Amino acid sequence: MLYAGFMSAALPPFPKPEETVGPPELLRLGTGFEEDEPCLRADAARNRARLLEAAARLVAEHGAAAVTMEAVAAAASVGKGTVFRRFGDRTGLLMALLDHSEKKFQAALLSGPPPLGPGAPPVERLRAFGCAMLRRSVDELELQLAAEPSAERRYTSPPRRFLRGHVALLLRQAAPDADSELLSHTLLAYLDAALVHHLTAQCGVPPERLRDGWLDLVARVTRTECPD
Amino acid sequence: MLYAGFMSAALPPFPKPEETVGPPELLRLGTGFEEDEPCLRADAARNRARLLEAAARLVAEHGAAAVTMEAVAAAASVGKGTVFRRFGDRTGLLMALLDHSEKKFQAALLSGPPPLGPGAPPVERLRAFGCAMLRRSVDELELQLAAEPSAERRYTSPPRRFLRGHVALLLRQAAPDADSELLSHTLLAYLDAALVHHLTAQCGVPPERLRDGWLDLVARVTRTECPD
DNA sequence: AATTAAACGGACCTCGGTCCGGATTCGTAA
DNA sequence: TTACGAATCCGGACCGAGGTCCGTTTAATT
Repeated sequence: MLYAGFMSAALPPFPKPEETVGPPELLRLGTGFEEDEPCLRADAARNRARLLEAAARLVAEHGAAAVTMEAVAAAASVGKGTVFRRFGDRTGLLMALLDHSEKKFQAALLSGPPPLGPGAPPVERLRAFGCAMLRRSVDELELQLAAEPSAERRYTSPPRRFLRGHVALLLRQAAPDADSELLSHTLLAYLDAALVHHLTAQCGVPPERLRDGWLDLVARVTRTECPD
Repeated sequence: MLYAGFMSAALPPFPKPEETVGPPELLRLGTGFEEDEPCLRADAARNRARLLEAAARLVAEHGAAAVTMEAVAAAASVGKGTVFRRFGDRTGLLMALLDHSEKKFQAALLSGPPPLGPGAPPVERLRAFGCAMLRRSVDELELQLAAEPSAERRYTSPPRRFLRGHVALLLRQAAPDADSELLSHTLLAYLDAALVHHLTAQCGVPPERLRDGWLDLVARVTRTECPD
């Protein structure tokens, strides 16, 4: 899974949890998933699979809160240290559980059918992007919340960087005179899992209102009309 | 400090850390600081002061990361349980450290001189609000980051609710046709301490650019012109 | 002085995260 | 094919910090 850099602060424990070693590639705007399992040793790969399976089972049966590092290790018949070596920390494990859907989503953005994928006008793609994100948030809310990194790393996790880059790209076309970097952060914040959870679960805001809010936000930010 | 409800999930440990008992007041849009120390017993009040002083000293001397509950308790010559009874949890303690500046800021919004306080047109107040928040973030960045609540409570902490209410109020005037509730979340997200830290410290974005970004965001959201 | 509600304190628990001695795997060469 | 050495991985003991519990102490009240 690699997630190059997002857990780089945890150097001491182990050499490093699955690192990308490739060329600089500073501009390659990767998906955050390049070279996922570089070349794991047989037992390591086996244990990795076991751990993911065990973690997924725990989530399904007892909720994300039950995903304790020790519990996962035990359920996978593996030592606790192995879990940390493989995934770095709890957040890393949880994010690994989201990798599959993440990859699919990224693929849909990069090469899927319009309006989510390329081919539609930028503003339309932005609208579709937000709606898709909101749908995703509703589905995987629990995991997304549990997998949220600490404040320092929140904005540096590869998946997030990718999404931000995507939004910034669309924004550059849809609102050329804006600071698309900063504005992309703002737009993404509207789709934040924690916020969506707060609004829907705690405030009783219906999903349609959230969707309308997104469409209106996009319209205002791009200074276009809201198709309603 | 009361923070009614934001640490209500921690019921079992102690009766409750300083709760607000007053009337419903659902609509009173409080500042989040009503009735701060209801009527603490003498020893309790003394220990509370000691603890805050000790915590502040630790922050000043060794940074927010050194503010361990045990360390604070020891530095204040108090039992560990006392810290938790008084402040609920670590976040509560850290937020209490920010109370002073928080109150001052709220007062400035409610009754200070324009354009921050009442008297200026809403859009202008919004602009001033963002700039003030950004300044605040730069000053108290470390504490603000450390005091950030977990994802579930992030949007329910009284200070946050107040700020959101304030922005929503201004927004209702400046952009009457928008969903000011949702939009206020978006605007506030731009000023989030973690984001500001990421952009300035990790991305090297200069403060002026952040400020310009805010002014532009306000202009777009309210569909006005950017005064630049 | 007696009573009672509140506060105290520190032992205790859980869980994330670390460390390191020992076991496995894999490439290499006889 | 087997032997062997090095790199990698394993596992669970260990640590620190947040959070809890409950028997004891102390401040307010009458």
